Amino acid sequence: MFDIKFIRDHGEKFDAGLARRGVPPKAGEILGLDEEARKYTAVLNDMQSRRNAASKAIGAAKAKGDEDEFNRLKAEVDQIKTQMPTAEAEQKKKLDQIRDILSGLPNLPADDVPQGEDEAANEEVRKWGEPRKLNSAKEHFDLGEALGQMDFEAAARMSGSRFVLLKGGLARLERAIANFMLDTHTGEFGYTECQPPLLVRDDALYGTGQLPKFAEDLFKSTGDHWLIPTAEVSLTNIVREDILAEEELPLRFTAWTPCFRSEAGAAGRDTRGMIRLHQFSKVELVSITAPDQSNAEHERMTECAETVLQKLDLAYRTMVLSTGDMGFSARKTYDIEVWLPGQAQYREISSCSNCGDFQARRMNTRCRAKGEKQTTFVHTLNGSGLAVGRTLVAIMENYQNEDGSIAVPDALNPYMGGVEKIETAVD
RNA sequence: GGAGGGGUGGCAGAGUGGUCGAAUGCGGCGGUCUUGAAAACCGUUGGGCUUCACGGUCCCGGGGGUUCGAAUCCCUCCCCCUCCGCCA
Repeated sequence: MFDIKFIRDHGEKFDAGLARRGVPPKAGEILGLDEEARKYTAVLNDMQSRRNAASKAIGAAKAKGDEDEFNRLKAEVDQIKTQMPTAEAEQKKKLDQIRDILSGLPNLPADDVPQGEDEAANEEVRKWGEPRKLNSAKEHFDLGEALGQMDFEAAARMSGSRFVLLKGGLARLERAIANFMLDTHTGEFGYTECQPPLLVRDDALYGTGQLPKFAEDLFKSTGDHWLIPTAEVSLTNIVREDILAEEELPLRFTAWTPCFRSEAGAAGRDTRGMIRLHQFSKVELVSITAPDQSNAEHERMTECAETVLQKLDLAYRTMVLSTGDMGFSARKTYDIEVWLPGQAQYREISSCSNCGDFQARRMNTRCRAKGEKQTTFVHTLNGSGLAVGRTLVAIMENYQNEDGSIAVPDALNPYMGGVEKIETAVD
């Protein structure tokens, strides 16, 4: 969401930012509506003023028992009141139009975001580790099915496509990965572990930017709730409608939750395996910062996510997304891509975004410096730290042995109860 | 799910339909006193929009209505609390 005052003062800059994201100019239309709305506001203001004055005088007239004056004033108010509904309706119409336009516009990209139409224009920021070269590397679904611990058919029978059933060692590995990530982020990086709601209302999704534009990507309950597509929604909305003390910022939250996505429009993409599912689990990172701290926090958050991959000894590269590949609410995004030997390519495993005050405006979350009266909108950031399912995939493909068993990375040993290798159950 | 009771300024808590944007207390800020602090005392202390300013206007959970006039009456939705029922 944008500040109408910013558009009034910097219409060209606003349109230029939109243009960077392939959105046609909107400032002219918005400011035209704004001007009309303000015109009606002024008219309405004047009518209210006259009505209030007359009403006050009526009280006095009545107290004095001045019947004539009472009736004269009453007629005057009646006259004013016949005109008010049209002005009110017009004003509301214009304001609604402005709100509808604004709520559908994506955040403006930061200046240092590369220009481009899609992921082809993303730029590599850094690279870590050597992509593992394996003889006849298998993909994770072949490995998992051979182990008898990854069952897409059973999942499909109860739930349809894009679901998976993990069993035995792989199910445990998923839990170990999540615990390891949570321990790292809470223990080393100061994030507060949360167990947030998975069902949320419209307002929350509007706050983080999934609504009103992306309803088709979400699952809705039979009631008024939606399943979260990411814990970003729950964790960011913790501070909705709050005024925070600036000294207590940044706030850092993390949570391991399932995420639910309809994957509308992804038909045919990544149909095999665990890369793209309707339900997957993810450890999410969210930071709430003062406005001047968000850029530094963005770098820090990305490093927190990268650290997990380093501890797991998984090769990755970090990309800064181009204007065409960024999400709706982001002003700048880093994607972390892990090397998958089975696919012989880098695949996204984390996405860390600085949303600036875009979500804060939608949630009405502000902060106040000590002793100050003035409040300002906070900045919000979110990142995967990491996608647990895709981390499982990465471990399987990178740690596979020729016999189809999977070695457990050292970092996960404390979480696997002595299991050092995942192999076909022998009974 | 049933029956009741509530949602008011940073917090607590008043408010017969007509100078109520709102008493009072706490907290905050400024001052007096003090070597300094505390205590005490005095003063001050919501926000949005609009205006160069004066001012005007809107906001007492959200939305709608009644009225010349609504924090106050009515409808509706949301949230919280108590009791009952059901339940992981």
